[in-house]
Amino acid sequence: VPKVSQAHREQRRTEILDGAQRCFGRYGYEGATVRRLEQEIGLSRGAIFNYFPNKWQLFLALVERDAGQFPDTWAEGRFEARARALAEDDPAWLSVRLEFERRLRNDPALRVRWRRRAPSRRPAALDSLKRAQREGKLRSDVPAEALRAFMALFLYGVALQRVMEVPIDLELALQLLSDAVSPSARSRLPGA
Amino acid sequence: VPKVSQAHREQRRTEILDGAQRCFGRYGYEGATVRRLEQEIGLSRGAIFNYFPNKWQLFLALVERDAGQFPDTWAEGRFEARARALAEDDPAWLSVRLEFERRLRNDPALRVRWRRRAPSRRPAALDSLKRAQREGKLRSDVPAEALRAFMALFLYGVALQRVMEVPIDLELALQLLSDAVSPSARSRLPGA
Amino acid sequence: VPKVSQAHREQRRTEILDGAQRCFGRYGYEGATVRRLEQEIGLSRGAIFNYFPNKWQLFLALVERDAGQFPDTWAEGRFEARARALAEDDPAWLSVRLEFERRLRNDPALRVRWRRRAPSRRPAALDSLKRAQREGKLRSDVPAEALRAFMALFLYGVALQRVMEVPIDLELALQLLSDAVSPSARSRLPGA
Amino acid sequence: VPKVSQAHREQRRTEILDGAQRCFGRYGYEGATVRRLEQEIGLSRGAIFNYFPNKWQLFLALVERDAGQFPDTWAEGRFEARARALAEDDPAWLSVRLEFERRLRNDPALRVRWRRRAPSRRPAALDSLKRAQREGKLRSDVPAEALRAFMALFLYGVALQRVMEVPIDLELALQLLSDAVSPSARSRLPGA
DNA sequence: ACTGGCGGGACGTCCCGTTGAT
DNA sequence: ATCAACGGGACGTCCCGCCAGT
Repeated sequence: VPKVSQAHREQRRTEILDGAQRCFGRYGYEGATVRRLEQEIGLSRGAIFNYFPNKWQLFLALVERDAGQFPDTWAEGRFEARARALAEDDPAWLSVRLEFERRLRNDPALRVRWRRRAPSRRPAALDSLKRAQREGKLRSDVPAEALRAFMALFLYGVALQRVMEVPIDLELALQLLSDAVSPSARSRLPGA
Repeated sequence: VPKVSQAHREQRRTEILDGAQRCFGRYGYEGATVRRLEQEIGLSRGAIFNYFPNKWQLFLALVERDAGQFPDTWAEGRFEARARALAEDDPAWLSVRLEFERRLRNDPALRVRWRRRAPSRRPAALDSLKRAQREGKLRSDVPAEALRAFMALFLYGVALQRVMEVPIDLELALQLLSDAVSPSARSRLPGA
Repeated sequence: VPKVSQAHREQRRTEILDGAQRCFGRYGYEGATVRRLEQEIGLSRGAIFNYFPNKWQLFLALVERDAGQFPDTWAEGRFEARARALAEDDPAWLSVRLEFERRLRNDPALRVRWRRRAPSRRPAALDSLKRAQREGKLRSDVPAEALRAFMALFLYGVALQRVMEVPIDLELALQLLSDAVSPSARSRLPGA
Repeated sequence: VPKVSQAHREQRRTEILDGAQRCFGRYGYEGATVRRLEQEIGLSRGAIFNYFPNKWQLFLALVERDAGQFPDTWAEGRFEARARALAEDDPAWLSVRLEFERRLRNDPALRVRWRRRAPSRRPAALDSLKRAQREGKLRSDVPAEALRAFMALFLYGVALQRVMEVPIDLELALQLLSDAVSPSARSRLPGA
């Protein structure tokens, strides 16, 4: 007979992930000691490691949970909302993710495990942009992929500026971005 | 009397900083143990701590040395070259800097010490852009600050994509950026 | 009113002791973690600690139960059977006992508690041997105590060789032992 | 340039092994915590783990060093001296060895590694006994191997009685042993 | 100038036993 | 009666920095 309900377990798991997010975001992976995690989460080692086998798996579960937050995966038509959210969100999750990326870069084994279970959502985003091109909402003189990459790059820039606390007028920036991707924009670079 | 010349000391210092950069970039601050630093630098503890009082001061010296590399400080007219360099450089230095930024966010004392000695080079960049506006090389219907912020954001995006190993066609992206900031661009957002 | 019969409780207690014996024998006291005990016994912490207040008391109960197995306590006339049993038994119980002996050696308080409740069965064995001497089944030119000590030493040797997995032809050894203690044996050491 | 002489290193290593022997003998492998080892050895972790990579390797080195102490390896003609030494030595080394044997029993990988590098000295002992048989110093009606096994068993018995603090008159026991193995002894077991 | 033996602090992990829930 | 969530102590390991030695 289980001691607590399944719902309680799920909620506890979420509590732990939330606290871990704050802690990893603030101190980094190594800096978020188990004692600090205990304090931030509000539970003891006994509890935390009852839900996750060890610190690294907790970190991994967190990264996995937040993977959907990342720029290259945005819902259709929600681009500007996504940008505004990025500019205002707690930048902790990005710190966590960046730390994880560093490990990906230096641990080939981790890399293959990760690539295997985390398919890019790029294709879906691309389809959405191609439709917008057909409907005349986006310029068609460059490949949809270029538009996608540019918009993603914009989001990355917003996220990093947020992390580095660079102040920015996001509305003006969105307007300039719009000028780059709207139908009447025409390249005037050498050769145009 | 020093046993070796001042030049030799300087060179040693540089060697140490170079090795430390690789090591911190690969493993992060906490992960770059003194043992790993010794190995990467090729000198022993005693030597390293003869040039820097401790690991943290070594890290700080490194961040200070590389501060000039950061996007919001670019030489006039070299924007595209800077973007290309960012897209190809070893992203280790950015990892180092990001780790440092996290500490800045969470250590107020460090923050004030840092802000004191690291003046932003934003004003200089802004002047350069205003001149370009007057010469008709950049659009004048938005404040120079908006252009600067947008271009900086672009660089941040390039840097972060580099760190996260997102592949990108930089030339196409630069072309789209140009469309956003060139004189003939006009905002066509709703209401325009 | 107890939910289960007294017989059931006794059986459970025995199950727990049996599993604990295997576990302590295989891993030693410290190595036999509560988790391993749970697994080997097939019950959870709650059940085990319902029968024994803690791990140490469980260990003690086990040692007490198995005390009768030890060489210096053998039934009259069953010497050879005892030797054969020692040579074939699971040596786990000896490991357990040896670990306990080490604690006895180093914990004076434990020592007095133990000595108090575990009377040696040596006198009984001695009487049995004296009778055999009178009946001419054992040599009488040495004290019965010497014969007892020698035979005990033999059993100890068998037990230890079993633990250390030293192969031995027990029947030949018993034959040689017989030659040492039989009536016609006469010492031929230098001077005899 | 090494900081200390080779001789100093060797001596330190011996100091550490000696202290570890006392500590492991008294508390067992698990009970000999690193803190207790530090105290018994008189050096800190930093020092100890500068000579041995970890606790287990320290334990292994100790077992290896003391392997020669074990009963089945005795110098020719020194049997009685060996028995007397066993009866009087600090029994700690035997505790250590017994703990090691338990691990050998339960860790097949360790077992093969150990068997590989620790050849038995049994054959040498056997040759010595065969010579004694030819010279009429030992009975010849049983195989030399049986004599060797019996004498080894005797030593094992002495060792285990020492560990368990069973008092014994060793001289009388040696006399009885002599009667078992001397030339004029003749088996009177059934069939003789 | 440079090395590395060494002290002692702190980490992640695992462990034991309590207790509330079933 | 039995289970498992949980608290908090202690373990082996590794780390940083000091300083004696070359």
